[in-house]
Order: sequence, then structure tokens, then C-alpha cells
Amino acid sequence: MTQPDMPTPPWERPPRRRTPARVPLTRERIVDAAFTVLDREGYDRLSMRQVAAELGVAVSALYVHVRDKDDLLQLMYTRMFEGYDVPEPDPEHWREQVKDFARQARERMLSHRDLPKLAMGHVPFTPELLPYVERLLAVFASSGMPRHVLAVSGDLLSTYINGFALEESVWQERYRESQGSWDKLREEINGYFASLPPDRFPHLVALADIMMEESTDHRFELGLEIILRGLASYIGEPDPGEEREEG
Amino acid sequence: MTQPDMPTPPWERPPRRRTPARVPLTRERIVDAAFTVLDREGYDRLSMRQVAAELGVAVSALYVHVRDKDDLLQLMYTRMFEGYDVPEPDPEHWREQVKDFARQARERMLSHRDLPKLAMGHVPFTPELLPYVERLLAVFASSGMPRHVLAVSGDLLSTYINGFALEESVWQERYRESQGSWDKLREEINGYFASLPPDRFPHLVALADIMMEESTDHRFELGLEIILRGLASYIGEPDPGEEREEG
DNA sequence: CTTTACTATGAACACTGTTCAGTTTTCAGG
DNA sequence: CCTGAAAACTGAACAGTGTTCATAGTAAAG
Repeated sequence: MTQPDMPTPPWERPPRRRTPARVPLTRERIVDAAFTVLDREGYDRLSMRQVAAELGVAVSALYVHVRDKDDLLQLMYTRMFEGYDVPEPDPEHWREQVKDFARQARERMLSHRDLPKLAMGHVPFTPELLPYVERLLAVFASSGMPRHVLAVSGDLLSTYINGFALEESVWQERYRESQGSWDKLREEINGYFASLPPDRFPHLVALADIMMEESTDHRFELGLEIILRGLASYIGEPDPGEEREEG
Repeated sequence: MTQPDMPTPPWERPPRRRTPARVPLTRERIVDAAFTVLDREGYDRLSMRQVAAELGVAVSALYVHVRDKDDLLQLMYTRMFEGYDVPEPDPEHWREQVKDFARQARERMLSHRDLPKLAMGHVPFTPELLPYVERLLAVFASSGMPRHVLAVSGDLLSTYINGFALEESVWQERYRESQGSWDKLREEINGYFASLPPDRFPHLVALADIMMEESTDHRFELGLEIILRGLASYIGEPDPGEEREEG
């Protein structure tokens, strides 16, 4: 009678496999494949069948590991945050820290195709994501801003990053469709704005060149700075959510 | 011989119709029906077939008036802007004017189900929409802010409004699914945050009550004010996009 | 070797957007 | 009133979607 709880001795090799022990399907592998499909096909054409095909597997096999397509999208959303680097709060440099975080986030958003579309409508309140939110809040809090301002700061920032990245990815998609060069497309749009009747659209005409600048980095940085200035302006002021409690 | 160009005399009744001259399908009517379906079914279940059914018409009939589903969505997006009230620029009150515009926009975003989802990824650069953008820019410009700040202000504002409204509508959708009461859902989420280990999530725990306040109006107004303060801080400063041009 | 638990399959269902050969309706000209 | 042509609308079809389920296959346990 064999003793079931005995450890396997090291010289006893495991039973041979004829085929090289086909790699089992896991959530991780499914998410990997989903990202591959996303990059190749775009968000609108990301389908369970494409993911299954990418893995060389039947569609229904995915549903053993994943409840829904929504579930898969949620996993992708979570994956997108992995390994985020949120620094230890330092009251002296909170603004630079927030900016670094924002730059990092934008970079991630552009690291795969259509990521902002995927992120839209998801809230980072799953257990895996809360630590990141907490850390970011800690950085904001180290500035000494009032509680109610702190409570909106995270939202304000993530809203900005998502919105900005979404716009960027929309342009990228347009560019993909147009199959021309970046410069040509920009030239076209620039020309369109410039060709508007200046008496009816003076500001649009005057700002066309800035809005379609070669690099969007300036604009991102400027928007970031504007938000930070707004937030910083509350430091030292009474909390705007509790003004009625003072006599 | 009848004279074709003569006006029809008032006593001459138009030729009788057996059926009450069935109302012809128009783009307008299709968009109307689409909004009805949107409100009833939500964005994800808004389909051409549902719209056709709402009109009592075959699906293919829609394609006579509308190129694509995308085309229809674009029409809905445009409709959403109709009758917007952007005031005449008044340098004395530009901040209040911007706020009024933002409040109006948020109200619209919540006037139909899932509107923010629809708005995401569309850019208000169609000929019908440009006048509104121009007017909003005019209001911003009347403040005297530098050109480069002006160029991002519109984006910054619309990004904020869209993002905020999207979050609100996501909550509304969650609420719809949960089929409970608002207060119960809020209580649950509040409880969830409050139940987190305070040593690992001090800020989240401390801010839970504010983040889940009864009214989201405060938060919207506060975020708005933060952005406006940031923008206003540039008035009188040199243009941040042209700092290198000075000696 | 047999049993058991789990994983993967293929077919099916009810949808989706879109097209297209025909039919119907509308309306102007004779 | 009739005719003809243009426009509007229909029904069926195609390729694709998310999801489910009885069945077949595989791996480990007894």
C-alpha cells in the first residue's frame, strides 16, 4: 500500500509526457492574449472569439476561467495598473510627485491601443487597485490641502489624464484610418481650422496653430500645472466644504 | 390646359389620402427614436434593430437616411448640443459664465441615460458644433488669459465635465442593476470603505464619508472652482508657451 | 485499472451591423 | 385618370457577436 502523504523522493522522476505537457489555460494567459488582440484589432474588434483564436483554443474554454467579457475587461483594466510606481509622500515635493504620477499614467495609457476606451467607465475600487489610490491620496494629503479638496483631487486628476489620453488615442485612430502621415493629417486639420471664416470664428482661427501643435506634451503639462495651481490655491485656506460650520 | 405655376386656390382641397399619409421617415425621427431606445435600454443595448422596431419599420429602412450606426451616433451627439445657451462674453463675469455653461452641460449629460458614454470619443468639431466652441472660447478669452492657456482651457473644461458626468452615470447604472434604493447602495459602499483596515488605507477610510456624500453637486462645483482658479492664476502672467522667446 | 474532478470542445441560440434584389408607395407629366 | 420614374421601404441573407450546454477528453487519486 502506498503512503499518500510521503514526499516524492528527488530521484523519482515525474511520469513522462508524450506531448510537452500543454500549457494550461490561465487567467493570466487569457489577459495576455486579449492585449495582443487589442493592439492588433482595436477595442471595438476585441472579441472573445479573437482571444480564443489567439490562444488556439475554443471560445467556450475561456468561460471556464472568466465569467464574462466584462470580467475579462475588468482583468485587463486591473493589469494596466500593475507595477505602478507611486512614491513615498514627501511634503516638499508633492507637486513634482503628482506630475510624475500623471506622466507615468499617460504613458501607460498610450502603451497599448485604445486603452483609454477600456479604462472609461471602470472605477479603480477593486481590492487590487485600492493601494494605488491610497498612495496617491497620501501624496496629495502631504501638501496640507483641506479635506474636501483632497477628496476631489484624485478624481480631478484621473479624469484629466483619462480625458486627455482618450483624445490622443482618438487622433491616433483617425490617423490609422487615414493611412497617411502624421504631418499630413495635422496639416489638413490645421488647414480646415484656418479656412474657417475669421469673422465668425476669430478665436478658433487664431488658436488653430496652437491646438494642433507638433507635440501634445506641452498641452498635457500645461493642463496638469493648471490643475495643480488650482489645488494648491486652497492650501492654508479653510475647508470649502465646511464654511457653514463657522460662526 | 392647366397652368402649372398658378397657386392652388384655397377651396381646392388636396387629393384625399386613404391612409393618413404615413409620416415619412426622416433623420430627425430616427434620432428621436434612438433617444427613446437609449433611455429605455441603455447605450450597450442601443441597436439599429431596436430603433427600427421603435419606429415600426424594417431595419434596412434606416440605412436610406443614415449611413452607419456611427453616423446615427454622431447625429445623436450633435442633437445633444442643440439650443445650448452660451452667453455673450462679459469680461467682468467670465468665471460665472463658464460655471453656468458647465452646469448646463452637466445637466444635459444627465438628461438622458448613458449620454457621457455616447459623448466619449466624439470631438465637437463638426460644422454645427463649432459655433458653440467658438462662443465658449470667446468667454474664456475675455478674461485676458494667455494664448496657450486659452488653447487648453476648453479641453480642460470639457474633459472635466465629461469625466465627472461619466462617473455619475456609471453610479446610476450600478444603482439600476442593484434595484435597491439610492441610500442603501450609498450606505453599502460607504460601509465597504469604512471597513478597510485603517492602518493600510488611512486616507481612503478618512475620506469615505466625503466621497460618498449625499449630493454630488458640491464635488462638481468644487472641481470647477479648482480648475477656474488654476486658469485665473495665469492672467497677467507671460504666456507659458512662449517663455523661450524672451531675452 | 477505475473513479473522480476538471478542462476543453463543438454545436447551438439569440443577438448584432450591414447589404441587396425586389416590392411598394409617392408624385409629377401627359 | 393613367403612366413612368424616382424614391422609400421590405425581407432575406451574410458574417460576426456573447453566452450556454451536453459531450468528449485529460489528469490526478484511489
